[in-house]
Amino acid sequence: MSSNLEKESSAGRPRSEEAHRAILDATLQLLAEVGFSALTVEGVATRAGVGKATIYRRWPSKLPLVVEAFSQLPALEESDTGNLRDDLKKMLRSYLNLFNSTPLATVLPSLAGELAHNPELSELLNPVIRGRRQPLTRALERARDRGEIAEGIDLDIAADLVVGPIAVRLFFGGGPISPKIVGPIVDTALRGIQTSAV
Amino acid sequence: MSSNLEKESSAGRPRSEEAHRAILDATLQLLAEVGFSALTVEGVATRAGVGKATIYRRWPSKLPLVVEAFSQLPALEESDTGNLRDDLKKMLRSYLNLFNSTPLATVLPSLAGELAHNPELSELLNPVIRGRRQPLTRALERARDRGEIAEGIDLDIAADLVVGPIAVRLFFGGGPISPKIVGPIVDTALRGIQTSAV
DNA sequence: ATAAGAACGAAACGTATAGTATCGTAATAG
DNA sequence: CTATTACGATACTATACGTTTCGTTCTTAT
Repeated sequence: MSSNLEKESSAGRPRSEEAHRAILDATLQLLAEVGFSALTVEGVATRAGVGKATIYRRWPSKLPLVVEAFSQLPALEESDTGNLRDDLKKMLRSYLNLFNSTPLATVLPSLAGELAHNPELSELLNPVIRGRRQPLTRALERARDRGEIAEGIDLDIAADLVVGPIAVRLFFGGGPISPKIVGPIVDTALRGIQTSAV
Repeated sequence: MSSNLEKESSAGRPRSEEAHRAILDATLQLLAEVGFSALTVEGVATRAGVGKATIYRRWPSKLPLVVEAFSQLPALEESDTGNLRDDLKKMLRSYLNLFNSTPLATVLPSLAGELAHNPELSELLNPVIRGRRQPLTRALERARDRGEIAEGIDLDIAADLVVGPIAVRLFFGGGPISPKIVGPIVDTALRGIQTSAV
């Protein structure tokens, strides 16, 4: 039971690593192009240049396939400069850059829209999504320990305040998101909207 | 050409207002239950208790049907108390209440997820969505004119800062959103996260 | 060498469901 | 009362999904 999970049979053709990667890549591409509902195993097979049986041999359905493909996308990159403002800007900027180099920007809304109707996907994907925010949470906790956070601030709300504007633009903005907005967003979130005189 | 668009034929059975409403209601229900992609005209017809032809007689495809159904959902309710903090809390609280009394909470993520892949829907729906935020924009503009907004604050970012946390919870939170979080969100956004000493 | 075993890509199969067209019936205007 | 239009129901046709089957290719062990 505790032996190697990968190699169990002594003979026969081994599974192709190349096909594995091609399948996951094709899944991400199609997820970005057509969304979760319109994604079909047949489409993935064609795009990846493999037979459908090759996919069903590894994943029982498109659901775990999508979850594994999404899990391979890069997450927030940790930053610990000793200063909250710099940490936030650094993390958000590098994350926004991923929107250009990966299908993240289209995959995220697509999956989010599906979560509401698909409890099974929700159950599999929510832990993954939650884990990806940890670098942000940790940066805020470090700032709190350094005394950088004002009294009575809920860290969850603080995190949502920083991420929220980007999420709104991602979901409803339509166009690409410039990394230039990170500065104003973080500055505004840290300082507040109101005049200090109020 | 410039005559009445509604009544053009002098004889024959008039279109049923009841069927019209039933179709739009069924569309919203199904949109919330199964999402945009899985929504079918056939399903809407069954749920509404009408024939498919009755739907196709009025809308050429499910796309404009969905747009019209969504447009009927209530928008942000204007508030002008003379104080930004009160306006924001009032508007957001009443909007969150709509999440319980309408399918808004599930329809919004569902449509947002589709916008990324469906340019046609995007074109039809984005103006509608933008229009729904106007009460928020106007409240911020009034506050700016009263001098309540700090120097150098971008009003778009300010708006996103207030709406963002709710959007994040709506899309990724899973569960229901308590109106109790409106207070902390607005207070944090107005005052800022950081200690004033920094 | 060679036989056995497993995975490979391609393609055939059966099913489900979409959108369209057609039916007899019901409701309104002249 | 007759003409006209909308109504709900249903039959039709085509597409395309997930599943399974097929001959072939690759790897290991004898």
